[in-house]
Amino acid sequence: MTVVRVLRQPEKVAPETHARVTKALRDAQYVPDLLARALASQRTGVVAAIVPSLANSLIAEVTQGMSEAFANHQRQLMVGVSNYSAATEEAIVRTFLARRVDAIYLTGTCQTQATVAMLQSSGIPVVQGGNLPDRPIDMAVGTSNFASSRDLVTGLIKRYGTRVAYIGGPRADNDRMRDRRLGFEAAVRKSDARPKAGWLLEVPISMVGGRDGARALVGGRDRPRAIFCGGDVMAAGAVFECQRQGLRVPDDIAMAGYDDLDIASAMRPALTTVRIPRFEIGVRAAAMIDAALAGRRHTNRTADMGFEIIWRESA
Amino acid sequence: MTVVRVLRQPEKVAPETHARVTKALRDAQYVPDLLARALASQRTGVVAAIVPSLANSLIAEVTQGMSEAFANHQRQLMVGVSNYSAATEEAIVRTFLARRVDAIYLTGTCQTQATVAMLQSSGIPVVQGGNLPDRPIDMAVGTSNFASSRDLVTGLIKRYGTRVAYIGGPRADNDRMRDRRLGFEAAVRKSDARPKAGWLLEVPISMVGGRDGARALVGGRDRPRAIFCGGDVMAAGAVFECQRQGLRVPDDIAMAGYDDLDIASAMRPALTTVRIPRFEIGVRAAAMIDAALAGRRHTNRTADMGFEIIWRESA
DNA sequence: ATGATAAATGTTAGCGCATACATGCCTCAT
DNA sequence: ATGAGGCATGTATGCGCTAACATTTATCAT
Repeated sequence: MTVVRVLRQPEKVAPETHARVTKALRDAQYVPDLLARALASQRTGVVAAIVPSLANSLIAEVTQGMSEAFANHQRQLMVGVSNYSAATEEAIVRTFLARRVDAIYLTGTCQTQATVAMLQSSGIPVVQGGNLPDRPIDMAVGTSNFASSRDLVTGLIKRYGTRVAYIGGPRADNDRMRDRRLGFEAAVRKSDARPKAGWLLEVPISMVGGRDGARALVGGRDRPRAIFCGGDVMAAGAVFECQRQGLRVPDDIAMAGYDDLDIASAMRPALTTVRIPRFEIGVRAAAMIDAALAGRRHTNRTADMGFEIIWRESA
Repeated sequence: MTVVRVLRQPEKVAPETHARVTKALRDAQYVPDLLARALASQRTGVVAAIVPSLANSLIAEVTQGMSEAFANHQRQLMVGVSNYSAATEEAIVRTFLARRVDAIYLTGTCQTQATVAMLQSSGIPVVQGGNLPDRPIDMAVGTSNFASSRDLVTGLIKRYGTRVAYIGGPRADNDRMRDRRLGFEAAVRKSDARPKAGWLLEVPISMVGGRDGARALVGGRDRPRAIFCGGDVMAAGAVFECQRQGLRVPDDIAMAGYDDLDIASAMRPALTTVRIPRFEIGVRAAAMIDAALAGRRHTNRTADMGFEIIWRESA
């Protein structure tokens, strides 16, 4: 018990004893067993983050923000990858709960009913990040993918007219992509036009996806004047493909992306895009979890972190 | 005890009892406590992977490979991020060992002495991935960053002469970057030239880093004929900067990268680069760990996964 | 010297599971 | 009827720690 006290409340132990214990611990190469500690204390010190992909640098940076914010608080981040599947996410949530994580961060707001039920009955803090849900499971932090996309596309239409097309990733189990497309459609309708059927494309979230999307759109005679892509990676692929076909961006065809990744400002032409405070979202999510675990539950359970539309060369 | 058996050796329990127990379990919403299970069985089912960064898509894909390979084996991957610091890595290894992970995957071969000592005395399987160490801590899987870089640069010199420059990331605590640069230098020396002092640049591993590196190299009168970048991200940034300055790639200046990321084949001009079987490295690492945990320790503790040089438009 | 109080140290039980071992029950040849 | 042998089920213990409580020792006013 004196050893325990040296480890956890060193001020309560006599200095001479403290020194003796510390030495013995070092001599024995003692490493505390965090499993046993967790079992006894009912606290693991582990927070789970479930992300759709590790290859997505937007999400990677959110995770990075959480990870750094937790480092100060002696918490460890455990990452699960759902591959953009709500069913996989459900399985991951189940094993994370079995591991008794202290809190869970989820990317997006597309959870299965079973997932929601498990999380609610678990009683641990839950943060949904990236988008703003109507009714959060517990807490949420993000930005409106709908409003930001709508505003950007409204700007595109003002500059280039209503001949705009959309290339985005799969919407199944992905509320961010769903809302970006909805934002696009809303902007088009607001300008009294109708989204053209063949001009709403769903491709894999990758440069190849963007390339193929652009190829389908600009190949024929009737090509759009501007394309909004639901991600910079796809936008970059689309720009490269247009260039390959001899089209000038933005003179022949304007292009815009979403996320403001490094490539957006680095490439030529630099991409018009939406910047969301991704690192800050991670930090804020961590802060919300810390507060909840400390017993301080804010009344404001949803944090809108805002967005910024950045006009560059491509539009 | 019957309940335990239903969970772990269902064939040993009478069918009728099995049904009754299963129903009770479901009614009670039983979730096994993996912590307690781990404490009692001395196996957590968790494998740790320590990576320098989540933003690096090469490493992300290695991790993805491991993650998928483990999913079949009921193992969970716990990711730690070291930020390219061996000291941080040491701290992470310490807490992972305290959490009694079953095995550890390390990116690269630059570990502190203390890290090596901890890992060796822990007795758990360790895999170093990405590069080929002279003497692995335990096991290793990867490809020779030195040989691949040397071969690529040798090809560059054959095509464009010895006026070649190098842009790479920080070498501190990063053996992959160190070896890529050493490979470059070896190729130059082999052609009886000397690496020019100002033509060996160290920049952040990012498009901005590549851009700044290119800016420094091509600004003056005396510019290299070809640049080898220790990563596609830097190479892309460098290409964009050259284009911005009105230089044609590869006619005015040739460029090559490393990693064969998506952007390498997508961008214009497509990048000449080195492809390493990243996903397969992850899968192989997982297989080695599985084998070790099953008691099968291969005599061949190091797996060279090879590489491929891909000549594209940029060189 | 004495008891009250505080500071330092010790004792006990239990977290939820796995492991080794023990017991009960049934079948069947004798 | 009997006991061997296999199948089904039960009991005891401990993994390494924490939390509540208990005890000993030092300090000090009276």
